[in-house]
Amino acid sequence: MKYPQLKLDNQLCHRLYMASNGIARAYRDSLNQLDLTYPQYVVMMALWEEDQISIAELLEKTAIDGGAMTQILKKMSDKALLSITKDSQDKRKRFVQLEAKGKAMQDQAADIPSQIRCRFPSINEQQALQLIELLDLVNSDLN
Amino acid sequence: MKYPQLKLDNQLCHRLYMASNGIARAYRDSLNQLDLTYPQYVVMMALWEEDQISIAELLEKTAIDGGAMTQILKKMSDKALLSITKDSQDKRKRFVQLEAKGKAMQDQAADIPSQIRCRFPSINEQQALQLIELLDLVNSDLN
DNA sequence: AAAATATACTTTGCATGCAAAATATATTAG
DNA sequence: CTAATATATTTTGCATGCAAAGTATATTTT
Repeated sequence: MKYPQLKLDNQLCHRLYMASNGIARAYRDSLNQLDLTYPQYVVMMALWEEDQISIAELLEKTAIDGGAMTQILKKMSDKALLSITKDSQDKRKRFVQLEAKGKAMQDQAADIPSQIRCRFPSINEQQALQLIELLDLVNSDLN
Repeated sequence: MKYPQLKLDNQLCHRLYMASNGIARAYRDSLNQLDLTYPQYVVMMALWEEDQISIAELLEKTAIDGGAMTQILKKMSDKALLSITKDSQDKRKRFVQLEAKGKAMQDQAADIPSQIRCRFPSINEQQALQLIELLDLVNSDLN
């Protein structure tokens, strides 16, 4: 190997890639029970925090791709989790609001975080917080 | 918000999601110049480290999905970066080897890691190493 | 040795992530 | 006020990630 900086083992990005995919995979069983994909779950969390927000705000909070968001919201709307209405002021804008089924789902989801937490026994609370801090630094440099 | 554990701001997974997507996006400009996608770059790094390995070994090293790998290798083979040969012993196995163009590309890629590094001024070396350590712990719990 | 099972991959179908183009509507410039 | 430009969202085309089914070849069981 000519260049040590090209070793896979030295790549932060590859570890992030594995961790991100792996954690999303870890959520799968729990989310299947709610008939949600991971990005759909993120949308639900955003709306449980603040309902009745514009698509632009939802994109900002979730960091989901705009093109994907259109499809995701369509599917969630088909499942009666939420609905989308046009803003009467600015006709370009659309607002997203939870429907009864979507609001009710919050109680079902409340256990998910602790279920996932159990899958990572190698990390203690302090390390989890430290990881969050460091990832916030990484994310602050993005965009 | 009924359940604080469902706040987006408390989700490690969401930060990983943003960081992983964001870093892959940060590689895009550099990789476009080599006509490589991010997973293709990962395959190249794996092969620069160890050429002439089986697809199973490549899957193990890269953590790329098997179904996706078939397509990725096909495209890379079409670009003459590598070639795939059947094992004469075990006819189920296939070996992947770099072609001249793929080997030569290593020199072009040698600068990429430092280019990317510059995009993350908020992280110092110590923090980068700490992040790697913590992600290794996360990954050790996966699968 | 034939049948059952395991391995190494490939294929298929669905759900994003992403860039770029397209739409529709607002806002600003001249 | 009309043209140019900006904003909000959707559409399109391509490249995965993933689960599940399918193939081909080996290995193990009986």
